[in-house]
Amino acid sequence: MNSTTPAAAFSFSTPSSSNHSFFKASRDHTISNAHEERPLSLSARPRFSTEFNGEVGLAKFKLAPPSSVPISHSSFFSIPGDISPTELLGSPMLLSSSNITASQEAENFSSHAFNWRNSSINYMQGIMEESKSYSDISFQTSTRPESLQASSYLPSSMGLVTTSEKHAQGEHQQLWSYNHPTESNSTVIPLSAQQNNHDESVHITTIMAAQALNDQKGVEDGYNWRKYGQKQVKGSENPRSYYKCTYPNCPSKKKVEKTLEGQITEIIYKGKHSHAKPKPTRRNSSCFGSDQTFLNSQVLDSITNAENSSASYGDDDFDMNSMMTKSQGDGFDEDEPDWKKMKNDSSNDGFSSSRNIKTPKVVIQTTSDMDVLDDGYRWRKYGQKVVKGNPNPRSYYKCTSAHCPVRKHIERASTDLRAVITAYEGKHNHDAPPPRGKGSLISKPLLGNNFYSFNNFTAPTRPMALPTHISQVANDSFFGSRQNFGLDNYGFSRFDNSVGSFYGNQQQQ
DNA sequence: TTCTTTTGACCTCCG
DNA sequence: GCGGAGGTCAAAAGA
Repeated sequence: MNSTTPAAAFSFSTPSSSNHSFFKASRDHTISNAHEERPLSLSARPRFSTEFNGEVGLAKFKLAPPSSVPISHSSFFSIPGDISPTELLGSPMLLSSSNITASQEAENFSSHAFNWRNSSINYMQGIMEESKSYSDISFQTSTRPESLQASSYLPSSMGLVTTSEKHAQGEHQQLWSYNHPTESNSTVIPLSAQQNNHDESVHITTIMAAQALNDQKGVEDGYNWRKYGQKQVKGSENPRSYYKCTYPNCPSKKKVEKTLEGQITEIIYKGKHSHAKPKPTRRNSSCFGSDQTFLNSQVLDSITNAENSSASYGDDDFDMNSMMTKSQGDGFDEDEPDWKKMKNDSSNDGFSSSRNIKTPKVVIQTTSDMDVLDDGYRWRKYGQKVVKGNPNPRSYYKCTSAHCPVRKHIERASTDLRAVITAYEGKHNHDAPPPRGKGSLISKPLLGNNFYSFNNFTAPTRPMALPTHISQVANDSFFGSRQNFGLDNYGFSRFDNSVGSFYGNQQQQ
């Protein structure tokens, strides 16, 4: 892996620049999903979000004006909170997923590191190319790293994670190949030998941070989709929409689940596209006010087509029990046992015990703007440790509100100190406290602060979701060995030096 | 006029 | 065989 210049990575995702301009552009467009428009919630602060239309290409691209949609300050990319975000960031497996053993996960995570800096460069190159000619948009992604590089294009305003399944029949080892007709290269990814014997469909679950991606049709993934149904799924308050690819005879479908606020919580792709992704047109590009939109498309493409899916980080793949067992004696402070409380007594969060249990939510924030770390709540640091794969210590915080079970941990990406990874677990059982004085950032409109939450994501304001299944890999990264913990309670290390003041003002009471 | 979305009804699967 | 749940159809409405 090449050494990186911290400043290089994620330079594209500063909320103060790209996000803002993107959003600004978005306001010039209209939203057509009237049924999903809802009064703007002002519970905490102004929130803004960008939206991506599931329709292909840019022509159908639609953007949501901030006033008509539930807005949120961040976009998320869901991954299991127990997985080291750092490793995810540096792993091609970032966007993949399912049917893989823990050991395989570990192997993948450790061996498939990829260079964010290069990716970032590619990203910028893509931007420049796009600027020159929309008709010639081309991301230099190729061979296996293709999807990975694409993932590196994750725009600041979006995030997602996928768990995919390649159902193969009678094959123990398969190669999934996505040959993009418009590109010279293809993604050929070996799948885990562990396969389900269902069908040939590609089953990709994409959990997106709804905030940035709540849209009318799903996610801007470069393909054209036609909605053909919507159902209220039992056990979930979120309606599920059904989409078919509009390309003739294309079997690809997707299901998009959104919250009542219209935020996308899950996207499940089924079936592989039998055609090339439609090329964006000039007309499309005109609506493609932001590079990010196209990038989102690229990212999604890499996800929905690159089912290198090996690791599934869904609920079923994690064992909270093991996690909890391992977490014992990790060296957290006196509050540490609360993790166990959260597991053993879901009632203490004020929510029904029948609530679906989820894994911790991880939000990867790829921005240099520390402001975006603020989520409107107040936090108290209760632990810190260095996790494998990242020399930067991970700070652990808990919400200071009484009886609030929410925790989060923060760390800087090893490849770019400006990239901050934040993981949330649980849901606040209270409203965000009012802004405090001059130093508070709460009142700031947080425009697409680039959160990438990983799997089973629960946004800070979403229903409580506790992990039930945590993988072994997760254990190692999230609750590493005592030796690795390196906890220096309340002490700020390298990471803290850069953000300590921020947290000192914003999160510690 | 065309395309998309909505939505109630119907179909299929599974326990 | 029954019933529930998820998935799909298709007519109507909307953009």
